Amino acid sequence: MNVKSPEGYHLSDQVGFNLRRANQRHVAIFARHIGDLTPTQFAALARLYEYKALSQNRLGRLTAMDSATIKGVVERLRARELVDSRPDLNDQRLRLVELTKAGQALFEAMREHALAARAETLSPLTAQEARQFEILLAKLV
Amino acid sequence: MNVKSPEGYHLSDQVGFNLRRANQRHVAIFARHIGDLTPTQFAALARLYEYKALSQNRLGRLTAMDSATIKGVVERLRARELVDSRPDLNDQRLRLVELTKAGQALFEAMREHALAARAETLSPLTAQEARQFEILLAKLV
DNA sequence: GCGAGATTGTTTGCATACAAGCGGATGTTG
DNA sequence: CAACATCCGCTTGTATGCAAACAATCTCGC
Repeated sequence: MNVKSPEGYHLSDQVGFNLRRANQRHVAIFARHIGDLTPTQFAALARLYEYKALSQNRLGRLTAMDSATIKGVVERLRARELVDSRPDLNDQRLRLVELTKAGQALFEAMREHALAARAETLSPLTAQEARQFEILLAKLV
Repeated sequence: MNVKSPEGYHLSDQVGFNLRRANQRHVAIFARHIGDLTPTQFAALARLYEYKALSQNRLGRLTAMDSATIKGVVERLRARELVDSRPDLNDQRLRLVELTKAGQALFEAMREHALAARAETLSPLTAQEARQFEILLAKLV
């Protein structure tokens, strides 16, 4: 209970441990609702749906993935032909990533399932608690 | 803002996305405070400190890691001689994992740094907000 | 126009994470 | 006690996630 008690280091009271577990739980819920897309893959599709075309690095920043991670995500989405990429004519360092028609359609079809997953994740909380939690969580990112 | 608006799927409003980012931030803070132990490795040491000896699977359950993950964690701790493992004489399926003296000493030395990391993670919140956040988070695990 | 510094995309190496499946040990139950 | 289910530790395969280093490219000050 009291994290400052002499003998007491209680792992279950540690924010980090509970953040990790809450995230694990959410990923599992998400997987049940949206079988064939991981949360990170879905996040990339969401950003591309919103911004049309993005360089790979910028997409990574908008989805909180570093360049090594986003590369793998784009690679897998590309292998499934959900996104496409082409060189930027104005800046030869960049590769612009875009949704394909199939990618757009899949995102639109999955959007409501993602919202259902979000609802289930928050289901242990009352509506007011959930609002409060989201406000506090937003301050921690 | 409104996640139900017709065009609006706003990634930044999604609990899952923010849980993931909050967790990323915590891991980074933890790494600055405790350079040479990851949060999961530290969690394993904390549980072994609390329970003395545990089978590998039970340690995994207590630290929220599946058997494949906990195996790797124990392996790395073992390579650094922070833990030791031996067969259970009463149940030949089990391997009991225990802290070495070095492991105990390291955990004791790092405990306060872990608490400092926790404090920094919560530092964007007031004391009351932090309490509230921990209560709500505990309901989501 | 040119050179210092920054940015992009890439690779490698390491550390979680989970699913699925394996052989061996143990428990349970008819 | 024998069939059956369960549990343990392990392996493989896939997917994040970060650090560090790299070549190619761009920008900006001078």
